[in-house]
Amino acid sequence: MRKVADSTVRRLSLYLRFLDEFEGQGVETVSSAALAQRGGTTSAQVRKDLSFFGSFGKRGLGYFVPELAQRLRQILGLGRRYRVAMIGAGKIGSALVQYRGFQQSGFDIVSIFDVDPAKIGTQWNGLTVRSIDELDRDLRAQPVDMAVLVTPADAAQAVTERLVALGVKAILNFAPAQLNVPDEVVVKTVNLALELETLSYALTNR
Amino acid sequence: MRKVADSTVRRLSLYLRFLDEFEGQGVETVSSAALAQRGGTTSAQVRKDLSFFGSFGKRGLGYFVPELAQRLRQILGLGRRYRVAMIGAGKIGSALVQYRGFQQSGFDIVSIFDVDPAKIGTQWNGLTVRSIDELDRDLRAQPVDMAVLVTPADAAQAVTERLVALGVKAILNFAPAQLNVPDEVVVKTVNLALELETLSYALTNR
DNA sequence: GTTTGTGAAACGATTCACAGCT
DNA sequence: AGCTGTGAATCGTTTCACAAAC
Repeated sequence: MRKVADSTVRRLSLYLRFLDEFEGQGVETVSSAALAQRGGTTSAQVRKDLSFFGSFGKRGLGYFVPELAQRLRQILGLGRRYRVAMIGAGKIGSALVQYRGFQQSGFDIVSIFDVDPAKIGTQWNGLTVRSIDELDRDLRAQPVDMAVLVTPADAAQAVTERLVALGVKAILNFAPAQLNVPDEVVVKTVNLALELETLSYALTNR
Repeated sequence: MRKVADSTVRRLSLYLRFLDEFEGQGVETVSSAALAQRGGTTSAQVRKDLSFFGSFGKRGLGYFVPELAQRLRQILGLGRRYRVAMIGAGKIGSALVQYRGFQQSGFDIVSIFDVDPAKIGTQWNGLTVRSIDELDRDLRAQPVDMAVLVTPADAAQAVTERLVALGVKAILNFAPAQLNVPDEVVVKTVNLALELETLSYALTNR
């Protein structure tokens, strides 16, 4: 598959959300213009985004909502569920474990690890926090598809290397650190303080 | 000020972090190449990013670490602290209130609001959760610079309109909803499930 | 008549490459 | 000699505009 821009993939995720909404409202077909309006973009952008993957619409009519939703799920790899390990049982970790949006999109958090003896053994949303020492054993017995990293910055790289060695191929990183991984592993870093800083910049420069 | 790309602003935030690190290590000067390596970009990119705002380096030498850090803080509007209201005392809200990265970057969460009577009046990290009914009164008495929105999607737009009416000019939105705001208000939406979906896409298409 | 799908054009961001300063 | 600052070139993304399909 030819390289598709990250911005395109993100928009496809959005379109899928809107399609689910439309489907819930019983809407049967949708035009690129309608999707565009809902997503704050243009109809040409919507059509171009979809055109990377095929032609799913009917001229003069638009797209069949359930069909396009199905196609997008396929494209995004959301036709299955994913097993996710949470590394770090701090504040953010605790919130994410209970965040329903993950489950709704097909991501099941199946284990939590921490270094803190005070946390190990406690119950989090039905899961027992495991010692990070058990990471290798646990993940070998019950492999995961992805990891969510919510450790302090200085621990992030070391844990990442263990995860990579265990075959984890995708990491969502909340630690404010740059992770070095081999090419076959995909990392997405979310830096919450940085998001506020872009707001601060916008407030300042006007 | 001429329009600067969002990607540029985000990199500036990163550079500032690295400069703080370098400063902590007693490093006095840094080249664009060194900053680039730390940030996973190129030296030309670093110099171009900075050039939008002035010329801060010395040819043949590089940049003075404390001076450049100071300049970046100024550019990003981080020479002051910001008062932030948290709207929604759910899981994510609770995590963010305690997230130290916000404070470290100059963002102080000074109030929390929720609709749930069971939560109103409880203490969160030293703050009392207030009823959303008190939003107008509270924010008029103690204005804030920004709001972090962590409500359910269907409540987001209504709260946003109240915040805008109260003069809030920047909103960090975690609700999976598109917010409509006037031009003078800046919104940054973070959609956590969507980040996992980009990973799912990357895993699927290889 | 309406709306898609898509080359072509326009725009924007990144990289190159080098003159100019220290 | 080393490194910045920047115009020019390149690369990638978005927008335009229209022929083709229904």
